[in-house]
Amino acid sequence: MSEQLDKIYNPGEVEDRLYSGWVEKGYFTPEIDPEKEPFTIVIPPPNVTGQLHMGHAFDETLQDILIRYKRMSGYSTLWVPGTDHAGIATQIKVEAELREKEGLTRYDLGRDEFLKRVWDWKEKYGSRIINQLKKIGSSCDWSRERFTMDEGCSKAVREVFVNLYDKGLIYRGPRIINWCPHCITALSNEEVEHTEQAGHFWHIKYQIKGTDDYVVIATTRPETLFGDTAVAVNPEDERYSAIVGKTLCLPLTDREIPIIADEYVDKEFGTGCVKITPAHDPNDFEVGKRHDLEIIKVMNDDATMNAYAGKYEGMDRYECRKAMIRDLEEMGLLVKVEDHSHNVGQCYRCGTTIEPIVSDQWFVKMKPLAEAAIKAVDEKHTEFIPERFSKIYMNWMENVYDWCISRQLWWGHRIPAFYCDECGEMTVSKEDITTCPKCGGKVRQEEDVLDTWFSSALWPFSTLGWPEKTKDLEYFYPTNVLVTGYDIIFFWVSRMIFSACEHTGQAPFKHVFIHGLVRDGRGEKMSKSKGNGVDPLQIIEMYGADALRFTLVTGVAPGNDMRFPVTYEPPVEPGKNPDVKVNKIVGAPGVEASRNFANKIWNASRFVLMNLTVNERKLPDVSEMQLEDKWILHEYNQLVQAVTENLDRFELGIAVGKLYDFIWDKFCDWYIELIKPRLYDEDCPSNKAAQYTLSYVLSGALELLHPFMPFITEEIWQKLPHEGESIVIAAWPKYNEGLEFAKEATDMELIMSALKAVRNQRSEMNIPPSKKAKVFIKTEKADVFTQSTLFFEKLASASEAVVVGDDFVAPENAVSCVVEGAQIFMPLDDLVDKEKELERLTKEKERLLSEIKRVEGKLNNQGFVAKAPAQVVEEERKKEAKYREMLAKVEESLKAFN
RNA sequence: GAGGGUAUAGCUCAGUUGGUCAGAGCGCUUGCUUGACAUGCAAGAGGUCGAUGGUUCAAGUCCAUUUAUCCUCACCA
Repeated sequence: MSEQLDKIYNPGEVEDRLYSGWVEKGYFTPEIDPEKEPFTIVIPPPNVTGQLHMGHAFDETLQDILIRYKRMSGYSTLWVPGTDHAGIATQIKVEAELREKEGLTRYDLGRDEFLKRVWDWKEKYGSRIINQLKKIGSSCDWSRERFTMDEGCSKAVREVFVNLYDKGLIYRGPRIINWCPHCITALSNEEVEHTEQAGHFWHIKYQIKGTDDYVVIATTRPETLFGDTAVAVNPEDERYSAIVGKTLCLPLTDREIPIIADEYVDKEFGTGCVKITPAHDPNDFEVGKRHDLEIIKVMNDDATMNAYAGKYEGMDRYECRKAMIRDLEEMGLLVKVEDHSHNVGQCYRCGTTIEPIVSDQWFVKMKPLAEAAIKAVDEKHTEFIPERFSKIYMNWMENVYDWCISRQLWWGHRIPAFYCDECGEMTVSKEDITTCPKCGGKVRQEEDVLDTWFSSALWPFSTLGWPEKTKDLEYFYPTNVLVTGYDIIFFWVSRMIFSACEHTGQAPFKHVFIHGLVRDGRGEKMSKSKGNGVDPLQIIEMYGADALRFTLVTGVAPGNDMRFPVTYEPPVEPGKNPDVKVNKIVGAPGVEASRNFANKIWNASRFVLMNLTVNERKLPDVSEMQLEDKWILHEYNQLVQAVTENLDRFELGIAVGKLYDFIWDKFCDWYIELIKPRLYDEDCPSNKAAQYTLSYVLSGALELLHPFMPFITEEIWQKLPHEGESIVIAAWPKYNEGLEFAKEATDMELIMSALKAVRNQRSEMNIPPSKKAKVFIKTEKADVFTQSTLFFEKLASASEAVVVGDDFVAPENAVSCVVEGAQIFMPLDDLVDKEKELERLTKEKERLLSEIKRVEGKLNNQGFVAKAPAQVVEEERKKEAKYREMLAKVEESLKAFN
């Protein structure tokens, strides 16, 4: 066998080679096999022109772990990859480039030419993110790669739109929507982010017509005054009851507006008088409807003032605000200005303060759709993991409002509505039409496109061929798991669920596995503007994809955020954000630890390969197994069970933790060390048994680890004796009853604790390694020690001799220690620090006494004995016996010492 | 205003169904070029599990209250 490996694992060298091999072999492309159970995940499609960030890396890693696990477990696994056209984000990028390079706007180019540019851009950068996904090892079926604007997805979008429209669940009409004056489009509520900002309350006098009296209204957005069509007071507000119905002169204009009474007004707040601006405020819009008020829009699409603002026309909204406040002050109409902090909505893409504005838009009527979506989760057709996220989902679903789906963008699915210029008829159609079905007149298509999330909402089934009844759809749908961050539950998860329920009659996935956010070392959200983002590709470059993947899942509980600390050169002052241009990432301590783990595996394997002469993967005959073989096989068997169980429960962090402990601690630090003598000695009768066990356990452990660290496991697995062509499609290890060696495992514990005790003693006593000493072990289980030579071999280098027995007199001038089942003496003569040893023994005695006290307390408690399960009580009894026995030995040692 | 998360060793975090649960990594101390690995080996120090009360034979674990902190949604002009 012996194939030499390098001393240090070099991930860069193997990763690309292995990955392209896997793709060539078609391991990631599943067969539609009725004999097999399908397992499907659709990827949360990243922005087609985006770049991989740490959040993606985390998301992809989790999905890949699940997919690889299921693939090895015999499922026909499909992981559908793809990208999202990301309407606003992409359009903004292309527009920015256009402005920078050519000094043009999209309007200069016109719709068709601009769209051509976006498609060019998409062609240019669309493969970038896909290649980056491959870098981290994602085992997606690239033959099924999709794009939200490809033919199939577009067809699904139209189908859904027309279906909903025909059912009356899509309507068009004027509503107050969130308007981004920078992107020049409407936004849904989910696309608006609120931040607390310092603002002002301007108190302004509105004169009552024909009198010198006035009312004072308070506003945070004085510029909307030009759109006021009433002032409202609470009908029960006695202060104002006399003036309800009177007319006010709207300042800075020649318009007159009525005073009306409406429940909406809070008597206690502000002055109790509210200016009503139906065109610029959602509440006012409702009041306006109730009182049949005129709707006056005072701003243009770019948030400059229009003709209604009179002399302020053309000014930007804030410029106008300043100017009019100055004028009002001069006119004596400004009563006072109060500081007031309030939440201001901003566009989630460009950060511009949004303007609530009345506008004709398309909406999805949500209430009827939400019902089925609530039911789907209520009845557990879809389950959130962790469960708490279902509450967040329910909360949103139960309080949904209609979804504004039209965007005044060019990049996206154009709404399939056609207007007839002749008769005014509007036709919604799956197919493009050129003439009006009613009058035969010429029609033109709606200019608006759909919200990006409209097509994303169909992703789980549109990617599988819906609305066609494809084989993929039939076999792979509904999907099994959706993996995504909690930040897009509203944007995406909710909408997929109600869309799927409505259009496919089924929940789109069985489980929604929600994960947290990857934050920087200080717990702040990573962002480009802050410069604290960490590029996963750079980390892969530095440490390898396996190390990154391992870091991202280790020690993380489902749904919790994680920190990703890195070190910079030059170092970044604590409390400050790094400067992306100056500070370079030179290290990532967490990933370093993972890299070390990879290196550990590599070297353990190197050792195995160096010592392996057998060329077959099989278990040794039980009769040839030594104690430590049975022990490691037993532990391995437990590991198989634990890893499998935890993967099934989405506890990836726990699963990977168990693997780490097993490989590093049990396999490397104990098993390999223990069998070295057997391996080095070719004549040793159990030499072969050691080899078989070694390669059997290592191969199995690699298989269990493969979903987490696909590259290194494959690289090594290929060099070990194996059947099959790749670990990617190797069978997932199964629990094997024949490998239960509970007794041997217990015996090994005894040997290990004895060994640890000896090391501990020597270390505590500062015995130089060169100093050999005799070791006496007094135990009733002498056979455990003598049965296998390993213990002596292990001690041989450090010991003069080892004596085991259950009946000998304690040597003089010896340090001693007690472990469960054995008492160990080391005569060290002059090296023994008597005082120290006495102190240590006394301390040990006290410890045991307190343990006994605790256990006794429990056992003397009638309630405990009566109510606790028999097994628990039994365990406590055993503990008591154990401690008493140990105490006796410690006391004996103390006596001998004095 | 509504809902939710988090609080465990110096740091970053695990801890599953209440019963060896007080853990890991990093850092720290001590000693090691032991024929896979110094990206390593061995030994060790370090925690009233935010606070108070409750349920229970038994509580980091369940319940209530409370403090700190973070997040999401909503919002009164």
